[in-house]
Amino acid sequence: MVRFTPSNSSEVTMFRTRFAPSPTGYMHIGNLRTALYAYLIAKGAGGTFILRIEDTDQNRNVPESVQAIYNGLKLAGIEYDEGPDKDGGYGPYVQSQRLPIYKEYALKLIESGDAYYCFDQKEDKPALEDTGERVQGYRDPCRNLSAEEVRAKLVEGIKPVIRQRIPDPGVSSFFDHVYGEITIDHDQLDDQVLLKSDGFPTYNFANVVDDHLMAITHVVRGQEYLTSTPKYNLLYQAFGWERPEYIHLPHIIKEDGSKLSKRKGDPSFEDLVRMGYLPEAVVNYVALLGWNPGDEREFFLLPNLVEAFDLNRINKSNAAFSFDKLRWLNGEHIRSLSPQEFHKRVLPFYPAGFDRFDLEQLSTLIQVRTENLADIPALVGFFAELPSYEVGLFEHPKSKSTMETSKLVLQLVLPLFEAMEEWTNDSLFDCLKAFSKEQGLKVGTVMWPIRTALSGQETSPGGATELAAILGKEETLRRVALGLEILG
RNA sequence: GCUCCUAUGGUCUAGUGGUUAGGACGCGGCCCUUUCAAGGCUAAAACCCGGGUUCGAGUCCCGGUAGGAGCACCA
Repeated sequence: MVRFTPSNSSEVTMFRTRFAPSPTGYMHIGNLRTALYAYLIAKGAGGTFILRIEDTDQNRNVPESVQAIYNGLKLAGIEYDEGPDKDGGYGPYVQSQRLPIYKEYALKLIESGDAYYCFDQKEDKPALEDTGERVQGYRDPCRNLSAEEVRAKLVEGIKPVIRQRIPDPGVSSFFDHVYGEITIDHDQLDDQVLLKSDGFPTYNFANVVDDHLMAITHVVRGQEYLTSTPKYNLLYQAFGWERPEYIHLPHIIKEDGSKLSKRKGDPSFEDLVRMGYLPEAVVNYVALLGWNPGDEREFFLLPNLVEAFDLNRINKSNAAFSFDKLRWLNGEHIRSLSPQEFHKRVLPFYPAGFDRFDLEQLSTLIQVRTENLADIPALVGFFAELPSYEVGLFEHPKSKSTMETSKLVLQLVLPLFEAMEEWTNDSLFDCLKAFSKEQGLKVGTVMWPIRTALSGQETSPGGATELAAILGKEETLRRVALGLEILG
């Protein structure tokens, strides 16, 4: 992986990055990663991470969704140093509250000639898209209006937009930390709208003004902005501002190559958590989509990511989101939890009516067998109700269990159990082990029919004695007796 | 259509001219074992194609191909 040396990054002392979502109501996986990387880049350098709300599209704002952004970040453990509710002296941090600022700066560009008023209505622009011939390097006729003509239109009361004047001809280059040197011809750049007729800025304008005014040093955003970055650089240049460093990120896609989309039912970050994935596992997984630490570590908690993260190790190509791997990593995170912590987290996932069991004990049993919290009800369901099962279950070659041995074992073990005073896993195990020895049977041959009678399933979280301990003496006896009935 | 970007097993990736191309997920097998997991070991599986440059190319250059992105009074 060849890396270019950035022009002046060594002189950057204070890192300031921002996450600038538009309020759509939930956190995309891609957004989560963008926020995470921006956070890691800032924090890894001891810098500042800022949250800014980009709500300049009046048609797309979803009320309450700013709250969703707060919740999403909180869930991820990503804490911002400055934001709408956390003033750091660079506010306001909500673009709809900065309208006068954009106007002021737009007018500066009008004065300097780097932008111009445009009086066309939206509908006037020919829709050439339909013919397959795309417009590029759009130059509006208003570009050449004289001062008098502009004044006259203004007096008429036509609400203008302000468009950027792209220097024509020309070529622009910039350095991106992920993609390297990018060069684009100005004939590819539109005279884009900077200020809409409703007085709101476009993203194209607001991001530049805000990033500069908020002293953002490293712009972290999706790859989709790569080709419009020269337009922003031209703006920086027109204002005489220093450009930030750029870190454009490749996209996260699906395994079939299509893009993740909420509309097609692909889960958001919050959805994944609801689906039983630990937030820290999702964060860990997403960090690994497009980045690696340079060694073979894969398990990371947020603080470790801060330490390990290096923007020079971000990949250029899109990465497919794999539920298989997320599931595995989720299991890793689950297993890394202390038994107490796991128990706490898992408590809400137990089906109703489970309080009658020793849940703490049950939790230790299932911790190593849980890859997703949502699997728990199915995993433990048999404790509450014994499923109906076929006699055939009692046959198990690997344990050398046959119908005969199973029946024999259950018959002999029943009175043994009845006589037991201490009902614990250890006491039960000792008892059965001694029993198997005295009968000259394999431990497995003894355990299998018991485990089967107790669970009614081919597999279970825990062996015979562990299940018995949780089930309790009475229920164990009942199920063993039932097993004998089934064996006939 | 024009422009920009990308290309190592099915998936995530390591790899900065010389490696038996490494790891992880998933998949198969074995061991361990109180069933299943977990853990350990192990197998199968990859450098998009074609030209160059070079003693030598996954690695550099060019050209294809394939995929992604951009081309809004959306962000």
